[in-house]
Amino acid sequence: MARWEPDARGRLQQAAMQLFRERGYADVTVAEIADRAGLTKRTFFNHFADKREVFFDNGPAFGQNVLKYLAEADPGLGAIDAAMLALTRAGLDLAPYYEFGKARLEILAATPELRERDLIKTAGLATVLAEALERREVSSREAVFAAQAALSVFSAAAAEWISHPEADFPDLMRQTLAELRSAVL
Amino acid sequence: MARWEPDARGRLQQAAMQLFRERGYADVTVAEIADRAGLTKRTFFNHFADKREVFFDNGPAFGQNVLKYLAEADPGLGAIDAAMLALTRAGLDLAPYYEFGKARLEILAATPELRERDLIKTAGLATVLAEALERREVSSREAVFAAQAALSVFSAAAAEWISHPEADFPDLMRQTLAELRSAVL
DNA sequence: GTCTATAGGGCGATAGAC
DNA sequence: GTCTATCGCCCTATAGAC
Repeated sequence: MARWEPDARGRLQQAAMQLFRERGYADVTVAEIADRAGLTKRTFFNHFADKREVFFDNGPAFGQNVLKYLAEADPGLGAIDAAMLALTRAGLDLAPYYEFGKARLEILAATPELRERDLIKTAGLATVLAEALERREVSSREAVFAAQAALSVFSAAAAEWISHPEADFPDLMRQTLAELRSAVL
Repeated sequence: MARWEPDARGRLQQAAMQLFRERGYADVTVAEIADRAGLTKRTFFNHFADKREVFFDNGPAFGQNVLKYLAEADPGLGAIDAAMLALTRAGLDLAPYYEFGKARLEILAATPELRERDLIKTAGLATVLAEALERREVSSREAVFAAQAALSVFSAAAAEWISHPEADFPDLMRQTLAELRSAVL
């Protein structure tokens, strides 16, 4: 290398997403990703703990945004309402990345290996969300259930939003929460 | 004397659980598991698609039982009540395996790799449970939410039961559902 | 049952940034 | 000079192909 190109991490992420879309996750090797980014396999593993991580570490920091919006939410709001508010706002921030998000979901749906990783990332988000909710007046148990329920609602509403991009996302979130409530009563 | 000992699969499972308890999942190789079972690495992969599967394929068939009990449940019951009933009965069936279940949970908690696989197994159970609930009068959305909520309740109640084995599990399930309801209202 | 590709990582050398 | 990112070499284990 004559000179270091900047943003090795970003280049690896871009190369990886390109290749995954071209040939699917399983048929792409780490060496190929590194090659396309003008780097080596060894450097890839300096940036990402394993091959799956490169798929998740890009895009906007959804989890950060959720926590930020939650901290801003009216302290008088109950746990479920605060969680819904934070997830709704964080979801709206994703609108500019519609195409990217759709491609991401397609790869995810086709790759059990990545679905596993996605589930544990979501579970991690549920945990930190619950911990943040606990700093309100609620019990640990209530915080966990509120966080899980709100994330279930978000997941369903986001899927709906992707197939109906013209819909109002906050409306979808409200309607979906109503459906969850009626399902558990 | 038979040319090979019977129940190769069971021996592999037992050997694996022993080794995982002794040294942790990550430090155990497939070759070691096969060795202890008196078999070869090749035979291991003949029985299990990957190293993680040997951890999940043993013990009682919880998912089968859930579906069986659901099929037996009064058709007049709502989705959430039917799911709760089925999970409660399937949970009671686990009582004889208390020690085994506790050891399993300890390994699970210590091994992210296995937690990932556990999450996708649970998600799969949520899906088939929802499909079964749909055969009642409910919408697809309601079936999914009822299945997820019931599994959340089960997970919390089962954890409670493990730390208080003298408690009445059906009671724990009822109380925990009440907590979930109050958390989402 | 053997043979091979790939994931993942330890270690040390080196090249560039400061 | 120091500090850090990249790289080259080599190894093990998983997993699948032949």
